[in-house]
Amino acid sequence: MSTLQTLDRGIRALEVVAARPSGISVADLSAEIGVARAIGYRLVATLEEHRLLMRDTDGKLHLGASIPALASQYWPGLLSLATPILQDLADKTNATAFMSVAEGDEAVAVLSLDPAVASVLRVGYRVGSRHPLALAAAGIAILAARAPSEADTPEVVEARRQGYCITRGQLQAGAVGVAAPLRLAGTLHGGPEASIGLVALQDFDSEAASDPVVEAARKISATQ
Amino acid sequence: MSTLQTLDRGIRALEVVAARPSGISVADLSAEIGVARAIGYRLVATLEEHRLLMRDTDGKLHLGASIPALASQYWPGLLSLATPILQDLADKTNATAFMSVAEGDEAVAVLSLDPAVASVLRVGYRVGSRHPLALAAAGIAILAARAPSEADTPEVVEARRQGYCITRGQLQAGAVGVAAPLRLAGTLHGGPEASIGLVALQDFDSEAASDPVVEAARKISATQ
DNA sequence: ACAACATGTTCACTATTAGTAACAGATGGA
DNA sequence: TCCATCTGTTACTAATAGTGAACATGTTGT
Repeated sequence: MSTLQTLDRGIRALEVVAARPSGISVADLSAEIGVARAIGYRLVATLEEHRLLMRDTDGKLHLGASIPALASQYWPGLLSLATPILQDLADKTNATAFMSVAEGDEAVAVLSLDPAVASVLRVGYRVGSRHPLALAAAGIAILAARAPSEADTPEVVEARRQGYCITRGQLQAGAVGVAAPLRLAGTLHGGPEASIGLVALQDFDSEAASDPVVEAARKISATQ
Repeated sequence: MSTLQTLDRGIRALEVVAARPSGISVADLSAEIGVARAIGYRLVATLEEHRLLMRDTDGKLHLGASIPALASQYWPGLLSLATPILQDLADKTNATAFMSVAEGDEAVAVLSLDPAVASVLRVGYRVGSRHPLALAAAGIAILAARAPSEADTPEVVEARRQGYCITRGQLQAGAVGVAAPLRLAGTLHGGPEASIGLVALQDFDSEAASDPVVEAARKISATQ
């Protein structure tokens, strides 16, 4: 299964630009992905044509407006449907609300919303971050939605019984997570395995939060 | 200014997959972008490696989890900062709230949020849709934030005076739009020209909505 | 079981792209 | 002002990628 050098470099260019909040010049970008400057210009010209990249007034590169446009088509309707519900969940519990999906044996965060009224300290959950399915609440909730298996850990069995999962300090010391699985496959055509939940500092009353999380998961699953 | 065929085709592959909510096979994708099937497989393999594409249980292609991850880095913090404020604006006015940015002489929608409590009829504003800056509220608000110019239309002058802009039926008969400019350039390092606003059906009291829109724009601009 | 079809890989030849170096024009500091 | 540095572009050969067909290997329906 071979891959294409030019396309690979173009994508890496996108990733490098994305990782540079203050923008990057074509020369620096070219150095970063290890190609001659002349090639960097050709990559950038192609990406600009599709509006995946744009330039600021200093000529530095930033992600273009086609990026959010593509993202709005990610499992169509899923993110925009979940946003108001997760925002409400975040506001009511004063914790960060997230949605994760399974990709291979990892859970990936695809949406993360902070409460409108920010508190002083906050655990962020970066969209795009990945961890093994079995490791933390987001992944365990997804495993709990699968058919029972010999390989299930006690945590997965417990999560399946309760309909939600609470973990403490598994991704980050001092943080707690609460998650419940979504049931999307029926309507989202071969759709993704997903979960939603909350992350917060350890003094958070995660038991009390499980009801709103399960309720939000039900709402999202039902609307699909 | 030359562009690269391979990268161009890879991006078009992404766009085609994005436009197919129910997924697409590699063969159909290859036909759609006009390449031999063998090349389609190489394009797809490269995109899958970067998790820009994934396959469902039927083998059909969908956008992968790296797409929302990239989008979360679009003018870092801008979308996630604006989301709770725009969601609140949408809920309180019972209209669709949006954010648009200028790209060249066009305004592009980069965020669109419906009220949590959906009404029967709704005007959607599709993320990624473009229109000339001078045409509708989102673009006129952006023009109003620029230095005054000879070329300004009366609408732009009026919007500059008021601090917001109301248009009726310019994008779509029967729809109204209210928008106010954001002031981001100072802090978002050469940042984008942007506006936020509301779109609704024509019976919407857009005059009454202008205050909350201006207030939301102030909040977003201040937090940057 | 069989035909009809779709997926995924491979092949040999042609078209694109990569790599290198060089060039003109802008910008900026001493 | 002059030199140093950055941007954007171009020319040329070695390396990749594209084409179109062929080939196994499943699936599906009859």
